[in-house]
Amino acid sequence: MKRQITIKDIALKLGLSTSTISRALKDHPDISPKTRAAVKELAALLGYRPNRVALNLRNNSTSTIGLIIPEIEHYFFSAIINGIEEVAYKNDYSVMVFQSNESYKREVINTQAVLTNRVDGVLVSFSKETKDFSHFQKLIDNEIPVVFFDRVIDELQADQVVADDYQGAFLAVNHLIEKGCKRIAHFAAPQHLAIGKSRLSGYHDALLRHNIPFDQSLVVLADTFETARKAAHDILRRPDYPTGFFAVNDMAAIAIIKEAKHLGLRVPEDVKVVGFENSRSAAISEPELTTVDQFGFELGREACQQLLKRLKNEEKNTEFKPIKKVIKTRLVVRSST
Amino acid sequence: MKRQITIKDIALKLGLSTSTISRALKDHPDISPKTRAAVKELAALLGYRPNRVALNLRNNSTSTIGLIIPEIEHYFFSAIINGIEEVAYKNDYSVMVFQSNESYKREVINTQAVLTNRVDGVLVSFSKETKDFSHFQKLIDNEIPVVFFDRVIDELQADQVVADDYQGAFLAVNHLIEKGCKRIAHFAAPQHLAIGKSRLSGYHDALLRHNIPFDQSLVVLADTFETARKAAHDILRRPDYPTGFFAVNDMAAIAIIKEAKHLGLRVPEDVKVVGFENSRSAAISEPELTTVDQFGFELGREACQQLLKRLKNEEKNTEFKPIKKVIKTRLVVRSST
DNA sequence: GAATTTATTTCAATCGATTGCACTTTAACA
DNA sequence: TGTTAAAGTGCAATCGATTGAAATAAATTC
Repeated sequence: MKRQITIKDIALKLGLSTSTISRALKDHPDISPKTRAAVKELAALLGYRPNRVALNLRNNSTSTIGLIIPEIEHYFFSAIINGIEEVAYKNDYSVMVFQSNESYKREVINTQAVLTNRVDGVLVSFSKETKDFSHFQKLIDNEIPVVFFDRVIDELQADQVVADDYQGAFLAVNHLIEKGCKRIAHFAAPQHLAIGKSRLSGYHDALLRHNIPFDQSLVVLADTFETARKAAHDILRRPDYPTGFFAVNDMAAIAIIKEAKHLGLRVPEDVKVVGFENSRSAAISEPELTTVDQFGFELGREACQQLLKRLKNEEKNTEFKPIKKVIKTRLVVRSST
Repeated sequence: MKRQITIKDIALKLGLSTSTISRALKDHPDISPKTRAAVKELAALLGYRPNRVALNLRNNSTSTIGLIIPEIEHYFFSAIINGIEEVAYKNDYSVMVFQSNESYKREVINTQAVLTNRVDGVLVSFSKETKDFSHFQKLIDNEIPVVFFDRVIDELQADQVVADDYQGAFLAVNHLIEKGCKRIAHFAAPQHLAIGKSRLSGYHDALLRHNIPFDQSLVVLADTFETARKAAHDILRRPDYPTGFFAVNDMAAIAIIKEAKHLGLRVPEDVKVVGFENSRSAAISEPELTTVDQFGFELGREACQQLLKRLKNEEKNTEFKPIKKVIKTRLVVRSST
């Protein structure tokens, strides 16, 4: 890489000191108009751009945000990244992306990487495997602002931004009931994840609200296409198979539809299905999937905005009070119900 | 943010100089075993981690790669990012992501941002809007290694990593012909993009190979769901509508299927469709979409590897010879043909 | 015991930009 | 013609880590 032009180069050519150049470039009132003009002209001519790395060192800040995320290759997360990048861009921050691949071990390494890279703040959605959170606690102990999104945990003293999972689940199941379903199954996410718990709880409460008894045998752990397809196969071959399905995400929901059709059942006539996410696939599936929109883009934006707010208020040493932001969800009714 | 432990802190507590600490930590032979042990112990105790920013400044390198990409929220690109991050991670590089949102203006700003952030190298897939490439030329003039992927241009003296678009298109159209299609339409990407040109050319040559005349009226510019749906509507209502469709990407292909079904045509009996990408949606569509897998993950990996190779060979001042790497594609036959 | 190695450790400069303070002009005033 | 204020620049330290060269301490040799 070519040596970049520095303030020193300009100083040398103009026979001035580096201090003068520095001040001239930032319109310091001490510098005479003549000098200022000369400096600016030469700087432009040489294509000078301040070395951010040097500034980072001096200011002890990098204008960079670290993002730790399970997997980029997932519609919901890429929508979130999109929202994050949008806000970062508008505020002149850069985003460093670290992918955990749903691996706890790699996530721990990621937290070290953000520390090493001296990012100003970190946005985190942790992996499914993660049950110990001390690596995040270390970030917090280092007083690096951290905002958790989507996958969150209350034990950590940190801000959270989440979709209203409970509300979304409630809406979804309520909708199924209104459409006439009496027996409704839930394909759930692991219960150590807040999203798993909240969506189950929304499902549970919607049933009770309509005096439908909660049946544990209708709750299955299945949050991927493959596991859901298998589970759907089993459950749909029971004589008393459920006629309504609420899946924790769109891929699981689509797997249910596929399997139902495969078994000769009609959707939505025989079986109704609701997903969660409103991914691109939801609109493609046949029939098109009724689903809960969790506004990934907005969620990413909010998370980033919350982090930036913390970064700006860093000096103020008032007591830290974690903020939990909940993004309302919305039921998108399509032809699968 | 809390002040991080520095080498100075350790030096002070141990009554040694910073040079000694520095050398002790990196097992320099000059340092006595006693001192070395003491230093390492205290460093571990205090949780010392070297300040990467300071090192960056000194070494004039950041171990960071800049990634400029049209839109993250697109299966193909997120797969590529995944591959890039994978290779970067294994080589202790970090990835800074800049999204152009298919906007030329923003892309120009992005190139400035990677310069400012002093990344060691840049990976680029440019926006659809981009027709002037001087902002990339500026990167190259600054001798920052740049590797273009997917959307590339030959005018720039830079490495390229692309899918074998010509081969993929040829395979796809050949397949349609073998399945009995006589009239085959092509939904194309803008022709100023190499992918647009190559895929059209593969389509063209496959037709000629089977002595089917090329018919310009069967080539439509439509590379998004909406435009493709509209175009499909028009073309399928012609009395002599084509029975085979080769779309430049999966979303366009799926739009064709949707529209065909909407018009009462059966897929694949009346109309056969092939896409390009092998996105997640391809497996979800009904019928499942025959498509060309362009191995986004591998493409990202190769692009990153090529960039890292350049970064390692930077000293060697041999003449620069751009390398073009072509990733073979593969036809994935499903039930839409 | 003096001279000479050898083993340790420190000094000081460097990377690029910033900034409080000191210094030199020049202008203004009495 | 001093005296003083104002304007414009430069000096030097700083951020954290590294490293060639110099300096000190300890060990060895004659």
